[in-house]
Amino acid sequence: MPRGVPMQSLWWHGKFRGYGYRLTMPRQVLLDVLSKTEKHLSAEDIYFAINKHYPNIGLATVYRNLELLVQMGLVFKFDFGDGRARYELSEGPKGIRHHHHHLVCTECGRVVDYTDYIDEEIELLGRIEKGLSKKYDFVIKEHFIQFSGVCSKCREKK
Amino acid sequence: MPRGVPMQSLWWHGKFRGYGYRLTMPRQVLLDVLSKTEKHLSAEDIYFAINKHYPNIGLATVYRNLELLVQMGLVFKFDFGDGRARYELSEGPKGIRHHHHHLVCTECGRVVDYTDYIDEEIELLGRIEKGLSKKYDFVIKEHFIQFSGVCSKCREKK
DNA sequence: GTGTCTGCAAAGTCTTTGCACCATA
DNA sequence: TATGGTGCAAAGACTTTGCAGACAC
Repeated sequence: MPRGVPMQSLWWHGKFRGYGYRLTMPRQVLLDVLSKTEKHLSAEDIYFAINKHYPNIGLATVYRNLELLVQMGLVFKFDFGDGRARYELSEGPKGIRHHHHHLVCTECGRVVDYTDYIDEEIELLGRIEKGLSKKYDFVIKEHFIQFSGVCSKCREKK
Repeated sequence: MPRGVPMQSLWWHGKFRGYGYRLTMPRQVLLDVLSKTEKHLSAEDIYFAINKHYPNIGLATVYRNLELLVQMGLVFKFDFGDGRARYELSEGPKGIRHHHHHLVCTECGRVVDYTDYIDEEIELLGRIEKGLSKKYDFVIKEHFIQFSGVCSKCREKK
C-alpha cells in the first residue's frame, strides 16, 4: 500500500471526492486491509492489522472511518451475535466482491459465506423490496438475510 | 398477572420444567410483559415495564432471563442497528404469535412488522436451509431476514 | 433441604465523543 | 490556507459477572 499510488486508490479517491470527503492515509490503509481479506473483521481486528505497519493510527479513527464507509455504501456492517460488529467490503474497483450471505455457528462463531441460492434469494428479495417499498412507503436501501445454527465440529464436542 | 394462577403460566411452567429450570416470579412477569405487547422491547424497556409493579426485580435478572429464554427458543433477539438488542416472544400457549419479518427505518428506528411475503419467504428459506444444512453440515436453528431503509416521514424532514 | 435463582453493585466490552493539532485539496 | 480529519484519552452505553442471601421444587 505505502509506496507509489496503487491502482485502486484512484478509484477510491474518486468515490471520496464525490461525497466531499478526503482520501487520507488512514482511509487508504483501512480500505487496503479490507480489500486483502476474505474474513469478517471486527473494528479491533482491523485496528491490529493496521497497527502493525501504522502504529500511530488509533482505534477511534478506525471506528469513525468504518462508520463513514458504511454510510457511503462501500462497506457492510454485520452482527453475528457475539457483541461486536463485523465489517466487509461491499464493492471495489472491478466488482471484486461476490455477493453472498452468511451462515453462522452460534457456538464457535464460525461464519460460512455461501452463494448457493443467491440468485433465488436476490430475485425474491427484489420482489419483496418493491412490494414493501410501495405498501409502507419506504426507500429500501438494504436487505439482510442470514442463517444460524451449530456446525459439525461444535456438535461433536457434545 | 399477580392474582391466582393465569392459564398461560401452566404452559410456561411445563416448558421450564422440561429444561430443568424453575418458573420463578421474575420469569413469569417477564413473559407476561412480552405476551402483552406487539412492540420490540429492549432489555431496559422490559425492565421499566416490570419495575412499575415489581420494583425489586433488577435489570441484571431481566438480562439473565432474556438470555435464557432466547436459548430455550421462546424469545427472539433482534438487532435493529441502534446498539441495543430487542426482544420478541416467539411462541405462546396457543401459537398467539404470527410469524413476521421486519422493515426498519435507519433514521428514526421505526420498525414495521410485515407478513406480506411470508409464505414465499418461508418456502425459500426452508429450501435453502435444507441445502445449506447438508452442504455445510450445520444444524440450522434460525433464519433471519430483514430490510432497512428510510420511511416517508424521515424523507420529508430533508 | 438443596441446588437454582435473585438483587445489588461492580466490572467488562465495545463504541463514541471532545479537543487541540495536523494535513488534504 | 481553510476545513475536514486525526490522535489521544476520557466518557458513554449496553451487558455481564460475583457473591451472599432467598426461594422453587
